[in-house]
Amino acid sequence: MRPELPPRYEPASVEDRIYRFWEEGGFFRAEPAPGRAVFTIVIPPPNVTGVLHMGHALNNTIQDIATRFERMRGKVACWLPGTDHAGIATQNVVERELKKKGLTRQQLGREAFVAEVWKWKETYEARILGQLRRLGFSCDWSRTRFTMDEGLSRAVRVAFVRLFERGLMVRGKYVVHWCPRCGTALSDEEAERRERPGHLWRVRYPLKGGRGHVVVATTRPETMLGDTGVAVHPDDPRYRSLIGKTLVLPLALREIPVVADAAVDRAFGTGAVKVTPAHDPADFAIAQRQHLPAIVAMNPDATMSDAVPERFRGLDRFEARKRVVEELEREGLLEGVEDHVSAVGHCYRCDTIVEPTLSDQWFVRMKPLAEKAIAAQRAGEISFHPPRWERIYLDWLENVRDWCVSRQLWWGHQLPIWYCPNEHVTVAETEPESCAECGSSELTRDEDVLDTWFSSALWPFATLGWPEDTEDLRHFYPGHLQTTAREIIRLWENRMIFAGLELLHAVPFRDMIIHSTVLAPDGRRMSKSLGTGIDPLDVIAEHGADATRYGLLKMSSTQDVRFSYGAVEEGRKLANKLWNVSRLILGAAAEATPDLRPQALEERWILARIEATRAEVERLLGEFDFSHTAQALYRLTFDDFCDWYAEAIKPRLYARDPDALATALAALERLLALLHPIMPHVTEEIWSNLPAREARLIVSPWPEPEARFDDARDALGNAQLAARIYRRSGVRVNVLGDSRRIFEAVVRPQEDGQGDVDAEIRRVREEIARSERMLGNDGFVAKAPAEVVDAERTKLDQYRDELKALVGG
RNA sequence: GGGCGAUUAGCUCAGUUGGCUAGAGCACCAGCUCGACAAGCUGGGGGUCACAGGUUCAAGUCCUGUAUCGCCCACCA
Repeated sequence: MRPELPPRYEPASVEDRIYRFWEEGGFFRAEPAPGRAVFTIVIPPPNVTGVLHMGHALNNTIQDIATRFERMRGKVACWLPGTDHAGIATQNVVERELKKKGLTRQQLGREAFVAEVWKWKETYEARILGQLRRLGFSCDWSRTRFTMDEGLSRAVRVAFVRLFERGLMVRGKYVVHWCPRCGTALSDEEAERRERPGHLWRVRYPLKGGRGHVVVATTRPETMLGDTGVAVHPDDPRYRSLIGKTLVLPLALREIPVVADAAVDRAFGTGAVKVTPAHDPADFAIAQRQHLPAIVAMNPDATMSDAVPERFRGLDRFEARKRVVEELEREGLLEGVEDHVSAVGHCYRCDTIVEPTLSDQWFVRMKPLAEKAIAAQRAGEISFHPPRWERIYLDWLENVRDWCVSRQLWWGHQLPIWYCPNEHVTVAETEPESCAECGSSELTRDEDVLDTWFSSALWPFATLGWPEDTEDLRHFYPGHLQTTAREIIRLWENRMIFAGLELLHAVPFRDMIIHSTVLAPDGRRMSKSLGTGIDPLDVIAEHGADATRYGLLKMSSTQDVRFSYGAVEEGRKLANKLWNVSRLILGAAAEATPDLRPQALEERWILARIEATRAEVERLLGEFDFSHTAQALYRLTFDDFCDWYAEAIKPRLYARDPDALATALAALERLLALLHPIMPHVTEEIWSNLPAREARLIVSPWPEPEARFDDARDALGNAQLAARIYRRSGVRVNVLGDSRRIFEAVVRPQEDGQGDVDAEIRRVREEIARSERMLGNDGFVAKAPAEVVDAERTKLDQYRDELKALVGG
């Protein structure tokens, strides 16, 4: 044994050193080469708002395994890293920081504030990239990008101009989700609906002239101050006579008409809808059709605007709600109130209830883009894993509405739009000299920035140099794999796809893995505010990066999973086990050279097992089944390699049998290669201790199937049979003793433990009987699929052979 | 209102187109200190596969319904 190898695998003393070796050796760099296939993943760029969480760790572990696997299979594997400026999210965290110092962004002014955010970005980007290294990820760091670096920013402007020129980027006045705390518009996807208990008030709107009234139902009474009509269904007999009549809006005392619109649901509420065009998208649509004006009843901060009666002005919307209800009650206009649960939009970044508000914003016209994406998907261009998410994605495309992309924020890509005093719009990639329409040189740039997801949409190609026609773009686009959590499908994945189709006429990747969300051990969401979060760095510090990666894979599946320390500990045990069996082999075989010279049964058997597992791992990784990959490798390492093979060859190792030494080293090499994508550090560290090997498992080839294992089937069958006999044997065999005896015993059972062979014979006979019963069943033979019947016949033959071996041997 | 997923051992989860006596890790029990590893080895106990029907020679697996939990979508104000 090599005294210099410690008896325990200590990740802390190994992982950083190994990582530096990889990075300094340039092994992650992806250089296109003639004749070599390419494999590309662009990292989902983490937000620079903070540090990575468990979801990132799982997501990126999957990407690293895919990257390392493809690299070992000989491809030029490019995993492009980077970070996202995360406009609204980062602006919010920096604002929160300022608030601790008693400052607001308004006090700083735009330029100084943005400078503060850049400082924040530098700090957190460095931390994030450090975390990615700590997990052992093999990113091509020479290609690291940021969504607001120069190249990406130019790509954003070019994309904006192209969409504008194609008529896909338009300015319009619509009701958008407005976050009064962030002070900006949001897209539909950024407003998260949550069911909240509330009330449904029924309010009388008197007819002009004093007789009669219409009762409307509302969940937001304060918005009535912005009502400009009441709508009923044209075929509703209750209200037919009122259509065209005039009502007096209570409190505001404004005259408003009763209009007919087919969008009204006769069955809900009273069948009469108050129309607030400026604060409800459905009402806005009705107002457009019925030519009703819009009155903006609220200010951007959700206080009541000057358009409402003076006594309500400046009141917060919820205070105003109380006051409106009180006054209605006092005037006897409140006909009733009931509890009502409704889905209320919340800002996805600050959780404030959003206020639908009429606003002037820029929109991407989605219909034409969605149509292309739908066509591409119908042609099967992207495979979803698991496939059920494809339906979710297509549903979104089929019901898509225009995408509001302008944000009233400071941190982000400023719109490439300039206005002249005549209100002409000039859209240009670089600052224009003069107005495109009237030639005026007095231009003002639009202050708004773009939705952060706009630059994200361009990430798969802008990171490779688009809009230039670069070498990288030609080699690495389209990419191959995208992995993500399900909530990102609508925010990001969809947008990468339609942007890629529109701007490069190609989808950005072929396979999309939707992986599980990692929950806290108690099943709640991992979140900082709940105190349920687990920091991947803490887990790494305790168990090592390899164990953490293994644990995440093991617990990953297609549904949500609870974080399990058990899975990580399993990974740590696996790393330690591998380390120690390597100590055993390396200690005995220090001078030998790896070389396959299998002679003994256990040697042919372990090589067959490694070969079978290689094929299994290839298949499982091809299906993106990482949990079973981890399980297969655990079995191979623990049960087969350590508990059986290593024990069996111990006597020959101690005796310095050159064939055993050489074969053990060669078998170990193959085992390490299979484990490397999942546990890169420990395998690399062991590899570097192998004789006559440079420390670079990372670029060593994935094991090839070996023709010389043709006889492995027999060896495998025998050994499995032997193992079964052994396990059922009542005879105590000391495994840590002369383990070769075990193999000899199980292979020649008649020499040792004769009674147990009888038990085995009984068992095989039972199996034969069962199989014969099945095959003797006419229904089974007649109705079961032919291959099932054939398989059963094959099994029966195998059992009969086993029996013959047992009885005849 | 619509849709999706889940329910298997004390815990976390596997279980392929229906086909042997439903598995793993952890935990638990018993034994083992032998020159890789006690973070080890060997063996063991533990399950009405949420419930009720149905299809089938055969159901954890397929169908229908029920219950519970979770998630997503939705302009019923």
